[in-house]
Amino acid sequence: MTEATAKPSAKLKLLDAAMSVIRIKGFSATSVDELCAAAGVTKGAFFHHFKSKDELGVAAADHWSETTSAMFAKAPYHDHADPFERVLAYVALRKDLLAGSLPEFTCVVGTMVQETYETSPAIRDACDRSISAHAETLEADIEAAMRDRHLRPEWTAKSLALHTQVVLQGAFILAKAKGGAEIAAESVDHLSRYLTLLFSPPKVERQS
Amino acid sequence: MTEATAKPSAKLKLLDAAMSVIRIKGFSATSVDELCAAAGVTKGAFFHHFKSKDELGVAAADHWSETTSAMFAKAPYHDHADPFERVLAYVALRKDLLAGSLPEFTCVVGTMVQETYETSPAIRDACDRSISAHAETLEADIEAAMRDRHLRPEWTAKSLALHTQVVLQGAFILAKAKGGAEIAAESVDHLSRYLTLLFSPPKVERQS
DNA sequence: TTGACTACATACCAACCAGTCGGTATGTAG
DNA sequence: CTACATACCGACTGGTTGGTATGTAGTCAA
Repeated sequence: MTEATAKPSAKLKLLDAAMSVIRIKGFSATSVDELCAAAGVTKGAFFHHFKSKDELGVAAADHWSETTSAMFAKAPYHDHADPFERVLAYVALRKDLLAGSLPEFTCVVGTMVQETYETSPAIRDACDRSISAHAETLEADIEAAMRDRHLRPEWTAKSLALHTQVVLQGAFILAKAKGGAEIAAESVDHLSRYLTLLFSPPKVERQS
Repeated sequence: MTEATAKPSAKLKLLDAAMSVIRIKGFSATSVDELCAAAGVTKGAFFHHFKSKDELGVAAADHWSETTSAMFAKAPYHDHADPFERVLAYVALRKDLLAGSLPEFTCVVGTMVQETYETSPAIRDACDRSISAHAETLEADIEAAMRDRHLRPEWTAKSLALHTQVVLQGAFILAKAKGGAEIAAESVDHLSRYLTLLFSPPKVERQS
């Protein structure tokens, strides 16, 4: 099912175009014609590969999952021996990614799910899958870090992993509102500080 | 400029309708006709009060600012004598508000700015004003809490106030993706925990 | 009474929308 | 060479879109 990168098929060109156009204009405001123009293909090609605009939305979310998970899988933050260092380095990477323009660093599925969560269950599910699957890759490191530091907190690794995604998604919204990523970066700093406080208690009594 | 609440004018009915319809379908997917139908008025009334759909978007963001600021202004969390307690109680209130349905507790301006930040500067600015003005009401309490606890941290009251809004906006997105507010609530718990860690250091050396 | 004004309603339009359809070009298996 | 599949094209359609032009009922002041 994976496409050969040599010959860019119409389907791939449409999905790549969707990544950028949806992040600029949102899903609803992006017309099929516009998508075809951006991809350099015709409407016939569009409806040959996708039964409907909604089906492209689902495919776009899946495509986003694949490209981003591949990118994060080969990122160097995994190289740290200490699992907590891996988590911190992941957050640092997310902060670094806030450079560049807004349509470049914001999230396709975060944008799409806002517009479609009530009107298109298929797209919403695809967006949920994308976010949750990415969070699960963090969950493993967080769990390892918890074991490593002998933490038995009231929160779970899963909720903390999802919290990192909450902060990032929220940071994107504030960045869009402000027209720049400065406070988004500061918010990621707050997240980093929170993690450090959780995993490096300055000196606290151990219960049990 | 403030409307009398006695007689629901077409303008007010349109703005109230916008609050709910936009949160359900998003701004782009909400048509003027639909808005008029929801408000029980005709298109003539719409374009009498708003020059364009974009202008309604701006008015909707302003309307959102007014209604929410009025609601938070009379909320009981201000009654705490301790400023940090006020901040914590605010966050607790935001968590309580996560009950109810998604279109009820999510944010109009957070939804709108995602779709319009690149295509409508006027709406984006109105959304920014709404979020930033609300954050500023928190900033005062945070600053007071910082003085109260003699904190001289590397972060600013402003960035922390905005961070609370980042977490809330992100929580809304995750809630939409998941179809429920459970992890949104857990994320607000993480925010609460972060604030507690920042303002109640278990025992740390004082510099200077 | 009149005239100006506000607050709507009705009727309408051109552009645009998602989706369809008949057709072509290029395989590929037998 | 036949039979059929896949990939793609672009004109077309019926309905929807944001927006306009015009009408009218009520209000207030002179």
